[in-house]
Amino acid sequence: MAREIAKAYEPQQIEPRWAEYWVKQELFKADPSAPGPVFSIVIPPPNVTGSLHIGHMLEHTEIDILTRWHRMRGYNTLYLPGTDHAGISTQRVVVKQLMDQGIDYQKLGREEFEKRVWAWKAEAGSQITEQMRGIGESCDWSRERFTLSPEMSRVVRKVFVQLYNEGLIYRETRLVNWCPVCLTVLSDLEVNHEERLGHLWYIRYPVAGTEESVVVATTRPETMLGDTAVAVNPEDERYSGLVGKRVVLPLMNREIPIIADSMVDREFGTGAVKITPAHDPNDFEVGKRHGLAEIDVMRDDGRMSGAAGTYAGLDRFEARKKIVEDLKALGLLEKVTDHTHAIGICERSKTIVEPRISTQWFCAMKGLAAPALRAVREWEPGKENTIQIVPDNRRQEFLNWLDNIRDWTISRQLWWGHRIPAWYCGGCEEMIVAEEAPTRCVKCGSGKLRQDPDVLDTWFSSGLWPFSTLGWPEKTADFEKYYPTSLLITGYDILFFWVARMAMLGIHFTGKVPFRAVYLHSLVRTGSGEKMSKSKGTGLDPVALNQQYGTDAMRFCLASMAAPGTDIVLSDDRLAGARNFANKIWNAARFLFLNLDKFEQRGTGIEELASPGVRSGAPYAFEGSVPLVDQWLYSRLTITIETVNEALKNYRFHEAAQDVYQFFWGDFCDWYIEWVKPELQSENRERAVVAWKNLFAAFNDALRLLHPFMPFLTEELWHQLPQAAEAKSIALDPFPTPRTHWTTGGKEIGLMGQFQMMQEVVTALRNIRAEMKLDPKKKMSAELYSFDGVTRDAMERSKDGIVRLASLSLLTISSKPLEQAGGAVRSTAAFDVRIAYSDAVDGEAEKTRLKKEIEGLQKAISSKESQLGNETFRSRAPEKIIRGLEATLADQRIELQKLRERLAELERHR
RNA sequence: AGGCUCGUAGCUCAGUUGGUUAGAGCGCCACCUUGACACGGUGGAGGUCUGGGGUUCGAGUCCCCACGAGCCUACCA
Repeated sequence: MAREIAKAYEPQQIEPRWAEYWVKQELFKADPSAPGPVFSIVIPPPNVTGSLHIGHMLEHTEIDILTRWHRMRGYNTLYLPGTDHAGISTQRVVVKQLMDQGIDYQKLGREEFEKRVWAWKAEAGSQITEQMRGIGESCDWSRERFTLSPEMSRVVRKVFVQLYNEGLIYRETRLVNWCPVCLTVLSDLEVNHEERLGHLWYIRYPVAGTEESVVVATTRPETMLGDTAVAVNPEDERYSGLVGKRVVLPLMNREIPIIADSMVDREFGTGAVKITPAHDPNDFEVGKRHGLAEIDVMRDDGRMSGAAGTYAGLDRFEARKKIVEDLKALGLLEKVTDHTHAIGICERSKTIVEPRISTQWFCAMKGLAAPALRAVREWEPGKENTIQIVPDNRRQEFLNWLDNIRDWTISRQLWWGHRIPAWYCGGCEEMIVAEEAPTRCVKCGSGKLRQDPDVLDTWFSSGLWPFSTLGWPEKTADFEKYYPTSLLITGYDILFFWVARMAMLGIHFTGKVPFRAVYLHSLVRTGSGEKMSKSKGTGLDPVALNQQYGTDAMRFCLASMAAPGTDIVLSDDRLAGARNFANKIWNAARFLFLNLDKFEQRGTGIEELASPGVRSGAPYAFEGSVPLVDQWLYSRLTITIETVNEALKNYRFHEAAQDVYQFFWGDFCDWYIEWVKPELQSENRERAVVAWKNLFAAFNDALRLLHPFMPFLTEELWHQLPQAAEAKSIALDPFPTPRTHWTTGGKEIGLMGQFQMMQEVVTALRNIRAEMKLDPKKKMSAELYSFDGVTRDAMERSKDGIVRLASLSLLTISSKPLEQAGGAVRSTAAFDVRIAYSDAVDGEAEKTRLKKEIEGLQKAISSKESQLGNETFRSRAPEKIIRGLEATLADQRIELQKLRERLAELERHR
């Protein structure tokens, strides 16, 4: 039966079929009772509102490569998928959607709103997981989790209550980060600091009952309405007479004291600072020290409050303008200067964050951080219950941050999230914290209980992810088998948000680290080097690109650029290169299929040619020995398998990808296939069959080697090749293992070296043809000389191959040096080749080439000579280096000698 | 303010403990519609590793300084 296969690879025709097959067949369902070492990984749950962006594509590619690689190597593998309820962003999305329908969510009420969000989630929340299926991620979909599911909620409540009972969660009134747009408190991490150009306003405050005054400098004049003091440094003689006196607060006509506090920097501004405890973190501390009143002049939406007098109701920025104008009119504005300072921005709404006094829930961090710190600090290979962080420089960042950690604000004023399990008694104001809703007050017995309206920071539930998803607190089979997870792959931008919190909570609650290693992947940047951003429209849509180039190409491209610690700049050129690679493999397969057809036409059956036994038995011998080209190719294969394993073990995806690429394209296609072509057609049936079997087995290994990187293409081709009857997927086939009998025994290097010399001969001959502009169609005869009998014998055996690949008509191998006259010569230390021809030689070009080469060699030789002539070098350098240097020098001297003779020859015949 | 990273071929980047003429992809030049592949084949050109100093027998690789780019942390009004 002739096989139909398209001339070019068309991923669009193939990918959806396999994506569906993998999910339907449940190929990647984990079995905790199965044997083998464990590899488990949980997904960093993407936002349910989200769609796959390029960062996910990179992250998921890396996860899937390592997952498939481990699975093929016989690990009991779990890749657990899921999504995050993403409090603020999901709420924002649904609020906006309702607004578009003319519905005010506040009026809808909390319960109804929550229903709408769940409805929305049911309808649209599976977009990203569908996309994940589409790109072929080898997840166990039967274990998909959602951070706000009832099961996860139970875990959240249990954890909250325990932390509360341990005194690690507490409720307190203090100055927090408030977003006037999101209308919720934020944690420190959700506030980004940006340098912005602002102003410093110098405002004169008259001292009460005198003609004196004090000038204060501020970046936020609107907060002056809430001033409750002016502070100076106690050491500052300029103001020593004023401390204890009172100033009249302009615009408000309120008298406030002048106090002394060492926090005031005498050098900054005027050395006198207004104190607004309700609106500035520093001032809040000063206020506490001095027992000052806290006057909140702003509402939660950023407008001025009733306490702001005539400015009440104005937006904070309008109020600023108005206040500055009014001060100017009163002659109290001394001057205004430009001033650059860091300003807090809400990472969601991008508005300026307002420090605000508020009662919130906090989680004490110091005690939780210490064991996490130790787990990371004490990591070393193989050490139990420690965490490796890769790349290494992030580890230091992690330790620094945890060292200086501050308490975490965990409550949020949202409706979408895990509601805080705290109830307040309407009778006695007692607070009850419990896993299940209490029916009456434990203190006064009242049944009038209301639950705390706030929800928990989304990262609180994400922090439990590695164990909550595996069934904790029950001792489930999954938890026992797959926890701690083997590895976490995520972006460094959430190292603190997420990784640190998982480490802390994981150790605290399970006594074990949640993951043995964390690999922090790179960021994908645009062509101009910027961080990709949807809002700026600079983001690339991976789904569209996958459509255009193929998911395999995208995966391979990302992997080949994913060097640890280096950001990735993705380009069309690069993607096209990966697509071309996929096409190359496709066509190599096409070549195999065409040959298989020919064999079948000639009556050799598929059973003989491609039984599973054929693959493990290769390489096969012909007439008693394995052909040189097979010895070489299988050695290269072994080396490639080893380097790929080593690279993936160390998260060096780019190296692994590069090695596979080089092997498949450079070795397998460019040399091996070309070399064995005539042998596949050999009249000698045994010769042809051996060639086929070796080709087929090597290709099979190469496909499996490539599978973690390009799952679709390799699955497709694997199924088109003959497989064992019960085989379902290449993903379940073993990863190739080194064919050790071809790398041990010390023979291998010699054999590889022999074939490499053939390659050098062929390249030298091709070089002559190209440089001398010989007609490519015209077959020429050539001569080869080597002083070494072993080399000559090897050449003799490989003669047919050389003749074919260098387009010769005849190759003569001689034990006598070549005649100097006529044609063009190329030399290495080991051999000389010449193509004889009668046309006029472009002597000048050849001379220039020779001179250049001579110059380069001379430089290399003299540097080696001086190094080897140096006694200190000889006494201190390792023996291996010295001997290597000497051997190279000897070769180079021979080459130089030959080049000089050749040049002299040309000059004689000018 | 503190900490960190980077600066290698026209472009994007590799280069693991310092060691033999510094690599890849893309781009470029020349030739080739050869029976797997023009999403291809063959051959080739092109860097002295930002600059300066130092350690060393030996430095792209280690140290210091300068210049340039970026990241993280941070309550100086």
